[in-house]
Amino acid sequence: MKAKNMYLVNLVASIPLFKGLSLEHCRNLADIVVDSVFSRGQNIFSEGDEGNGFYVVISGRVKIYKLSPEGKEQILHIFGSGEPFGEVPVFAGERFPAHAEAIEESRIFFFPRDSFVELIKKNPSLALNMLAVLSRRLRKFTVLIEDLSLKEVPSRLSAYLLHMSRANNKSTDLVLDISKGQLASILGTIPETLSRILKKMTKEGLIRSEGTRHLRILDREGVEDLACGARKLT
Amino acid sequence: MKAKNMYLVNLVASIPLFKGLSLEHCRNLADIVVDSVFSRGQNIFSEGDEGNGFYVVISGRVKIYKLSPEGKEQILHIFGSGEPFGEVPVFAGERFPAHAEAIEESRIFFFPRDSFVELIKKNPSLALNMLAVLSRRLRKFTVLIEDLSLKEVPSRLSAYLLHMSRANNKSTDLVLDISKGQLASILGTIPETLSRILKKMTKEGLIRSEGTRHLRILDREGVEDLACGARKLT
DNA sequence: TTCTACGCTTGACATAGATCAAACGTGAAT
DNA sequence: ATTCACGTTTGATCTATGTCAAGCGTAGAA
Repeated sequence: MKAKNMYLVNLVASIPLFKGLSLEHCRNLADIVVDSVFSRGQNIFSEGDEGNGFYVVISGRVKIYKLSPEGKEQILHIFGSGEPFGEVPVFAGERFPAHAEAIEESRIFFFPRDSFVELIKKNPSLALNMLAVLSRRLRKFTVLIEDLSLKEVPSRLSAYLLHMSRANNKSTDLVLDISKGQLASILGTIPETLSRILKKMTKEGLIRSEGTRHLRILDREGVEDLACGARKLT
Repeated sequence: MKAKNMYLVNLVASIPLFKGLSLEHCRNLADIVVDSVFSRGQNIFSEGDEGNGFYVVISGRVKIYKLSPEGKEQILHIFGSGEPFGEVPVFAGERFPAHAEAIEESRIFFFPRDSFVELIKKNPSLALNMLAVLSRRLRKFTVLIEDLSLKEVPSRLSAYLLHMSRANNKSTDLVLDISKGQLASILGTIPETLSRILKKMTKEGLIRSEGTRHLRILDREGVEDLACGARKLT
């Protein structure tokens, strides 16, 4: 029992959001945490559900998304280990503004709202951490809105590829960690359109496809021009 | 001198974000606040500028917007009296993710970052207020992203009109507080498209235009259907 | 190995909405 | 009252992207 607790406390303490929290506070958190595992494709919460707390991904990955009446999906985020999600209702009241689903087997911690708010009241650094999380998310949304409203799909795709490349220390060799269908949904489009654009980019010598989830950037500058709108696909 | 200070303190204390703060803390804030007036059309900050603090609208209105390379504008927010803006860089570091401009003569308070962060560390309720502000903004962005990605312009316009109506205790008589060009930019489109859609809605008996900034909802249910995608304009 | 399912690709087509250009109104300034 | 500028409207046209339908490939199940 004690061993299990210590293990939980360590897991809690390793969450970036809780960086700087005292051991005691981590213990308190570990006491109230709800630890569960979701399988691939399993729903975690739906838009409109009441939010009585928030979640943190311990392992696996979770997508946050919106659905149109006709069933088209727009992915807002994909969160991995250590990232919190579903915090909006904790502070703004009301309900979840989007859906959450595990895209692979995922272990998720749930923290009930009230105890968490108590903790924030006592811990300015926790408050600042949370403010930073929300601010970064706002920044990200700002970019997404800009993309959706002001840019075309080839630009968004190019920006995404460059982003991937940067995350992989600028390697020109990219491995997609999601399906192309999901990528389409992140970019705010549909698989058919994505496929066509990838084909055009290949034809123009910008990239080369090397297997279903593997591609190589051949002309980085060209892709950059595409990303910023300085170049167009013919 | 003292009178002027007291006047400032009262203004500061009346900002919703600072609700619940002690008089002393409001005094501290009043000591560090920078009070300025921007004229209609004047830039407050630009995307990419360094953010060393955040702002609050005291009077007037401010638009936060993004610009495409070709000059198309997407309005993210329009803020009025009492509303804070430009907080993202305070907590997430880095720079402003968008532009801010006064759309009418506006009085703006500026609060430097460091003193404000100090204050947050001492005031859990201020932290919670700020968390609520950011959370509400995230929720709003979620809706905007959904609209831009998953809905068509007539739906967004209808939703906007219903929202206006709700804000006006469900009156069917609406007065736009912004130009149609600005409204187009809020909806993520251009004046021409907005004009055409307004015309169609008029032709279908959903609304009637009564002067340039005044319109009436004739068929509320029809507009609601349009907003949720259950009906289409022919 | 063969079968099956699902993700991906491709083609033909439809359409919402952007662009370009021009005319129109209206309100503010002279 | 007249002028001017700017917001708005309108029409003609263009294009990016969505829709529908069919075919393809591959990975995993049987």
